[in-house]
Amino acid sequence: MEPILEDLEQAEGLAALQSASEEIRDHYGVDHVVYHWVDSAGDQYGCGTYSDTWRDRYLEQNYLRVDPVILGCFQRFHPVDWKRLDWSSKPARTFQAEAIAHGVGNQGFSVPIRGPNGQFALFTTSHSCDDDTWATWTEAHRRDLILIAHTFNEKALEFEPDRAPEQSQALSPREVDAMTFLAMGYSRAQVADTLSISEHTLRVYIESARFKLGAMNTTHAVARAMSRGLIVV
Amino acid sequence: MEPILEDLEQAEGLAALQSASEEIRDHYGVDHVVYHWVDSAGDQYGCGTYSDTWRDRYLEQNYLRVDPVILGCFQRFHPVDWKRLDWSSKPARTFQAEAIAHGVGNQGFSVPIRGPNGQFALFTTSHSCDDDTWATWTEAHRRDLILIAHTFNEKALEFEPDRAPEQSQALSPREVDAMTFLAMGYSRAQVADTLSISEHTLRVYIESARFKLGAMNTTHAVARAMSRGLIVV
DNA sequence: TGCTCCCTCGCTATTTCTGGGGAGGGGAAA
DNA sequence: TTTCCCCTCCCCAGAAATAGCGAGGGAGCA
Repeated sequence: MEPILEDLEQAEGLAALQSASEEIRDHYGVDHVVYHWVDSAGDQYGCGTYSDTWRDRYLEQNYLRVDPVILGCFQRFHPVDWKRLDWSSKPARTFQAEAIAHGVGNQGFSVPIRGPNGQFALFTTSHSCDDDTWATWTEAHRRDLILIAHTFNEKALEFEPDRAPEQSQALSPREVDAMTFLAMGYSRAQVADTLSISEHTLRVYIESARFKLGAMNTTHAVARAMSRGLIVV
Repeated sequence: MEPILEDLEQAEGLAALQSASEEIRDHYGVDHVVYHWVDSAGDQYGCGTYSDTWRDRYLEQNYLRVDPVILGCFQRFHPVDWKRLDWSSKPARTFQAEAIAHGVGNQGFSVPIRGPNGQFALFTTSHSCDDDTWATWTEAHRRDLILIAHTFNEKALEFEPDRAPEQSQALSPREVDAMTFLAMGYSRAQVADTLSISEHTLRVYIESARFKLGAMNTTHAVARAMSRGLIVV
């Protein structure tokens, strides 16, 4: 495990991630290893050992919205065996049949990963074998897979600096208070009351925060403060 | 490392997490080990080895809004050494001085952790020593700490299902559009124009999104949609 | 001593948002 | 086939936010 993870940690560029996934597949002797970044907007980026035809088919059919692996992992924190997901719906079943026909294993294990700004990605290993063999294998390598997933995402974020929230002037404590309570749904009057200041004073904070954040209105200011990590809600 | 992580994996109940953090502290010989869950409402839950007085002071002063560790980790994916955070603002400085006076080490290393529906938590180790010693230690145990952080969060989610942010009904595509443009600072008229629908129709979307998200007003709805990862801005 | 930034408070007018109704067509699932 | 949700459009009145002026005290810095 150690040298595999170190190779990954030293990868430079997206191409290196691709070859790292092949290396990991060979090291563990599984059929497939895939890192899949899912943007909430629906955009996707991935690297791994699935066939091109399957990947194209997946994108073309927008299976993102159907894939029980995506849907299941999105609501979980812990890594999950594919057997524990809900494959009962009809679209899920046709998806599953097609996936297996394209060489995706009948067994799978996926680690959900989340980054700042709602980033979401999956690290998946899949294989063809019986349930017991797979259970033993995943149990043995569970920790490795979590660390590999983490490293993959770290690298992916590193190579895509667009995601980094732009720096902006820091907010004063009172401005942070104001933005925070507004994000919690309080009206101006309620916020002013909570902070024990006049509504006029509060307005000055909101306006100065809006100015600092380059925001057009209160909602925009709160959204920017959140996505830049200036407030925690 | 192995037995420590296994103890943690077998912990049952919150009290066990508390004693696990003490065990981890002793095992690694650091001053403090803390797991800190930052709830979306601003409520917090944590367990760890900080003194009660410091914890109470932290809550009472609402240092959550000022703590550079929280704010810094919130924008990052990778674990972070406290030295690399921004301690320059005045509130941050006074916070830092007070933290050290309360026995929090001058060195620290925090792992951000994110779960479904915008859940966010931190796993922190802190210590008093010089920079080189700390750099060597964190480098040596970085992977362990990531796995411990992951396991802590898994356990916390398991034991406190109530705290897990309720997964809200999914938003319809139009509702997502509306929330997204509002988060970008557009007024209702602008959003309606952009989506080529009447402002009245737009309002229906905003209201249904607000209802689904349990939000009191537009700003609240946008904030919730963001923190639950339903929209990305 | 100026300078800047933070915190606090005031008024008025205008624009925008919110809450209360209602209506019809389309698609997917049960 | 019925039911449910999604998309689209409409009116009106009251509540809330925004824009434009203003003021002064305090802390920290060159």
